[in-house]
Amino acid sequence: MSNQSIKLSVDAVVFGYEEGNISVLLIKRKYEPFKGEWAIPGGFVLNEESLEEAVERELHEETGIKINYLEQLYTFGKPSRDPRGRVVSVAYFGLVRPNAYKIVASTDAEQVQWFNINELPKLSFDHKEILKAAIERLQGKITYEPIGFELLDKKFPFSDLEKLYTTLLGRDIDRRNFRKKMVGLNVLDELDEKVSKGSGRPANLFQFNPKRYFQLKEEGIIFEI
Amino acid sequence: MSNQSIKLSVDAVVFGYEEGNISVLLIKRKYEPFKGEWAIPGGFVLNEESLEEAVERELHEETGIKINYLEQLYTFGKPSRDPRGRVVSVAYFGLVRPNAYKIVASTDAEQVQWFNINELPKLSFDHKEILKAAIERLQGKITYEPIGFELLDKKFPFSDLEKLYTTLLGRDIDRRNFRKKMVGLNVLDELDEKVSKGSGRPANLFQFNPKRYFQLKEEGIIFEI
DNA sequence: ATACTTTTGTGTACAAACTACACATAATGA
DNA sequence: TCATTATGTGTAGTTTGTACACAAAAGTAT
Repeated sequence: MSNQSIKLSVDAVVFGYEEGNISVLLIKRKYEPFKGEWAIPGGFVLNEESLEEAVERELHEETGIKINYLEQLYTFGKPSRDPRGRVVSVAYFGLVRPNAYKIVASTDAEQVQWFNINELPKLSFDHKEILKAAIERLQGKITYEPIGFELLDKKFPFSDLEKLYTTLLGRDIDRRNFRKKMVGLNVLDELDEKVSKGSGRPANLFQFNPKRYFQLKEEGIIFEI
Repeated sequence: MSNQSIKLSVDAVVFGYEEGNISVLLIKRKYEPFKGEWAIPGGFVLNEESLEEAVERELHEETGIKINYLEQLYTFGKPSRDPRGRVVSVAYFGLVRPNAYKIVASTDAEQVQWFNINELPKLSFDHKEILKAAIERLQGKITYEPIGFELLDKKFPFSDLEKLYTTLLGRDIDRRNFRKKMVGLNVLDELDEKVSKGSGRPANLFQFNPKRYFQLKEEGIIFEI
């Protein structure tokens, strides 16, 4: 079909986490269509760049963010999803650490902002649907792949990890059992560092060990919470 | 980017299963590039059709097959993956029942054939990579979603199900434990019909009950083998 | 028709994993 | 120094997983 007139774009649902809040990064659109409304960052793919390059470029252009983990989510292709004509969008799913939270609006974005996933504004295009898919993926995947660590600082107290899981899974977790299981997976290094936030006993810091994780994965040992 | 010149195609990895063999449906290409070589069925998306419609149309045109289960697999977008220029392909993953095994080559396909997944020919484009992703998805997904039934006749003896799992997972399964667990999931109806294939005690037929499955899923009970 | 072969169908004992649960420790702040 | 807050740890009971063998119902060969 040499008369095909379909445009290809990428969109990125980027999640961040801080103190019990899971947030998603949205931009306020500077141009039509949906000018002034909130949307997932993204844009058209250039002829010579890969899809991942396109996502990273658009994210950097529009939000200034430094992404930490990126994977393809799903491709949305309903003929009516963009009022400008046929646009198929490959959606990605990204995670950033709290210390990379700084954001700067530019190019197509009038404004960039973190939104708690429970307090979302109205979204442009079919972005509500995309976001829903991304949230489901995040909630599902956190139980069988070690992606939760990508939302925390490199060194973190155990309680942070626990709170992240309770928040994402939406239910309480037994502290002792969770720790027992997580430590039993053998992918965390306990450091000789402590951190104290306010009152209470200082917590030991932990660090995810990706090398050990991939080694265990090779041996067929699976991460599962 | 109004000067974007990217073409969009769909490809479908279709699996079939019969008597301990997992097969994939391939076509021999009638035209360049890769004329005369084997490839996954697929083709360009029309301007007004959805991606799923495109897959089903191409599959029907090229192979005549009636697909039974279809889900999106992954989108492949490396700039160099097609010698004709930039072509991004949304790959799908399909399953057919043994009684829909009949295939007929036409349009772009000089020939259509089932290949055992362990005896694959050289493949065009990046189709080897796509197939690899599809096989991994099938093997992974069969343990936590009831898609195995889509590869069997509607009514099947328990031994067929067991053999499918041993084949897909590539390891032996304890017959009693497997049956206990599968029956315990409560998504199989035991019918009052028996079937006898050659010598041996006749087997009772079972049937997957999708309604019950979705009901249980709603209640948070998960399928897991 | 009888014995042999083939495939289906079923229960139990032991091991491993999961779940529920409470109190000491180390810090801060009044 | 006493109250408050958060971290760190073990055990008993329950549930789930695993290993394993023999009877039942059909076909096949003599």
